[in-house]
Amino acid sequence: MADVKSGANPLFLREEELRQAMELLFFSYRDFTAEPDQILSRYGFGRAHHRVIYFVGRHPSMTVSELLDILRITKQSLSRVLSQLVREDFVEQKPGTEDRRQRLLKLTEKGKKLESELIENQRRRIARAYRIAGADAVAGFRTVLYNLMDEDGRKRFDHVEALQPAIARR
Amino acid sequence: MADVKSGANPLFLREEELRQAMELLFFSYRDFTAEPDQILSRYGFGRAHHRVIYFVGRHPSMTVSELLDILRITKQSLSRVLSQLVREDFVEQKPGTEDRRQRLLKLTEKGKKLESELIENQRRRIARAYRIAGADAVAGFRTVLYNLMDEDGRKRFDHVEALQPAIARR
DNA sequence: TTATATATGTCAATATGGCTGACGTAAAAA
DNA sequence: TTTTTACGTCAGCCATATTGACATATATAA
Repeated sequence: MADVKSGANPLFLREEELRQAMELLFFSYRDFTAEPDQILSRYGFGRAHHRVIYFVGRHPSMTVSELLDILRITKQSLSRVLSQLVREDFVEQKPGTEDRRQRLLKLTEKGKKLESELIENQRRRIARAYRIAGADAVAGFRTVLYNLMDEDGRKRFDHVEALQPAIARR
Repeated sequence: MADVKSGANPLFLREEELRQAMELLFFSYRDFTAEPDQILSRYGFGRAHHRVIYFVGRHPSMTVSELLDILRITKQSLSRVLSQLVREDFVEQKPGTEDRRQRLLKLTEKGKKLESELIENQRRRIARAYRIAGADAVAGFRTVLYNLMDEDGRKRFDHVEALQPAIARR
């Protein structure tokens, strides 16, 4: 437990490297979400609403259960947030054509507008970081985050060749 | 707003690049915190307790106001979590020697044990991702996260030469 | 056709972790 | 001596998560 300086063993990291990674993740994630949070509060929304708007915007006509899978919350938790977004006309639901039990989710125009407002902010932040860091750094950023995820989450990026292990290894 | 494909302008990102960055951050952060959350729940603690344990472990003898600065929450919010940790003997407080109004915070042996348990988990995850991604990728990961932070947060890493802009730019 | 499983919604109760505002105490600093 | 600072606490509010139970419509299997 105290033997953390064994640089020879690649499964162990020096204490400083480990702490640095943890803190970079913590502080950058905190700052990354701070501005959207502020915008959302003007609408009386929270981060939960942001996540719904983001993923529905990303995958129009997605079903409620697909959304639940991504967010990993209970349907009761989602329900409050989602029905609020529907009630206030940011998201619309319509029955699936194949399976009429499903409620396919889409952003309304109003919803798309809020989505853009939220995304523009983060776009600027990411663009800035990418520009300063450079293309090689960006590739490394992607590769490390990809491998930080669970097996399960990595599947989500299967279509992105540059993130695949074979390529990441060399 | 629709003109997101202007690859010439480095301040804009293609929609896919942007979405990818946002999702990598979202999913990797989610998975990164999932396991510690589970360990914590066995103790009746949440992520807030984790943050306190982490930063007190990192900076022994830190004061309450330093901790408040880092966490960016109110003292009332911290109080509930911190006093619980003190009551259950994970953190100890003792008056500052210079300024006796301060309560210097330290982990007890019990607190250090929980800290290790939580950290070992994340250490393995980071070590694994670093090993698969390789040294260059790790450098890029750090540089991008560093530049995603606010000016303010970047100061926290002032002592880390490899993260400084002059070097990051080339 | 009937029975079962699935997709979704909703009611109720509970917990965590944020917040604001107000007030108190001890100690440092002016 | 007065004011400021570091810290704590009480009370109440809000957002977001949880579990469990139950309801409805529809799809699918027996």
